[in-house]
Amino acid sequence: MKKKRIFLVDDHRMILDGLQSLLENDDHFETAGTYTSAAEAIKYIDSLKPDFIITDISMPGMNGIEFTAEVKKKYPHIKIIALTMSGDAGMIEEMTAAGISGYVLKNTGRKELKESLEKVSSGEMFYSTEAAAAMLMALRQQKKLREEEEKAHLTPREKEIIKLIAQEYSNAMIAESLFISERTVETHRKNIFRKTNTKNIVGLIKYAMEHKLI
Amino acid sequence: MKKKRIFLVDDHRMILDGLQSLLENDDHFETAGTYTSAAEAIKYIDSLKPDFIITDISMPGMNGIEFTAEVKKKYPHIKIIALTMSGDAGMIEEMTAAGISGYVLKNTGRKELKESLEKVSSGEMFYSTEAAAAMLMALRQQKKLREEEEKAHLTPREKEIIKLIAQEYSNAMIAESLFISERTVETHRKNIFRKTNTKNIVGLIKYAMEHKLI
DNA sequence: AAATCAATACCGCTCTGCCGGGATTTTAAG
DNA sequence: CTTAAAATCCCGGCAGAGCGGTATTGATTT
Repeated sequence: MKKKRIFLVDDHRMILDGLQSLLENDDHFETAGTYTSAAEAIKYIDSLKPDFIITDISMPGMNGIEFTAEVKKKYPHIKIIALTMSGDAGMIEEMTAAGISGYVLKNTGRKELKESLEKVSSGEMFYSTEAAAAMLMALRQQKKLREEEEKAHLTPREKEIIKLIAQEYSNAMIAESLFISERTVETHRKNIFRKTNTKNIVGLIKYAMEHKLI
Repeated sequence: MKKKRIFLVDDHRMILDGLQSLLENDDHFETAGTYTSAAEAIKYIDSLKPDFIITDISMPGMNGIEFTAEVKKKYPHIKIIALTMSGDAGMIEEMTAAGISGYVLKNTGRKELKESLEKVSSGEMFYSTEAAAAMLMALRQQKKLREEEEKAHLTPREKEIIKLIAQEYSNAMIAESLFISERTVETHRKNIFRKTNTKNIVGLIKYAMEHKLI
């Protein structure tokens, strides 16, 4: 029976070697290539014809999400499994949207790796228990922040004011730099505090950092 | 000629497998054990008698620095090489103080790994080029921050005030929670601003975050 | 055309924080 | 015991920020 061919992609060579050793002497799967960059992996798809790709997400140059989108565009039949650390979970939406079929952690063992390949083979999504839990948590947090921000509905000008506040500008300095009245700055600040449910500068700075406004 | 024995320690199994595969079929070095925790590795030192340990630094439970200090205490002859990502470079002083003899990045190849083992064998320190550069930069930054903080010389009470400021307490609230006068809080704040060379709350919050006071 | 939104500006006032000084008491170090 | 440092507290004054409101104008949407 012909073994399914797998590409392994990760910027850390040791991860590649570790993955490769997990797949050694397997009856159903074999490593068709190992690459330390997504761009390099793409070059060999036509000639080596992998059925699966197991890829890191955070990589220099083309990251795992861009890579997945690129691969799925030309080779929609190739199944892609994301190799994640719990910290990557924040990108779950982007990964799923890009077309990834499974998520395993870098700590995964041979058994779970095989299980992920088999499930993905038959068209199912696969999440390792830990990966799923971490991702769900990150997803909730991200959604909450976005809801808060939409609810706040800060206008472009208000966001600009926040940036200048974060750069330690006083009201007078903000007014001068934006060519508006200090009274206008006061009103903007008032509205900003109300919309963000903060009551002082410390709270606002925290809000802005959480919502990546600065 | 008897091969030098090496312990490999990293919380990611794939890194361990990758390292192991780099050392396979080597004439001078062999893997004596692979462990996903420092505590586990320590258990087998007496029985398996490694000459070297290659260890990650950021690990759950006992980290690489504590591990190194612990090992060096009982087995000062064992040479220890730190396996780092560039992000770990901030701990270089602690690592060196603990007794680590070499630093390689997780991207290192067989050739450089062997070179590090050989150099460390003969009593020299080893730094991979990238590891050295990253560490130097981190060291400089860390030193700068520490100088700033020593120069500032914030007293314990002042640091406490800063924490409460960061938690959005007003002067009155700080006074109430610390059972001191509001005027006292004002004086503390005045001194804090002067010592940290900041002039407003935003600047102070930034300073405090940089110096990990909050 | 009307309604809505964003941006602008203002009012009179209060509150908070800051400033530049001074002082005493308690604790820790020499 | 002496000295130094830390912590505490106060003064009078001032500047900046905030508060709760109102209003106008231009652009956009319905």
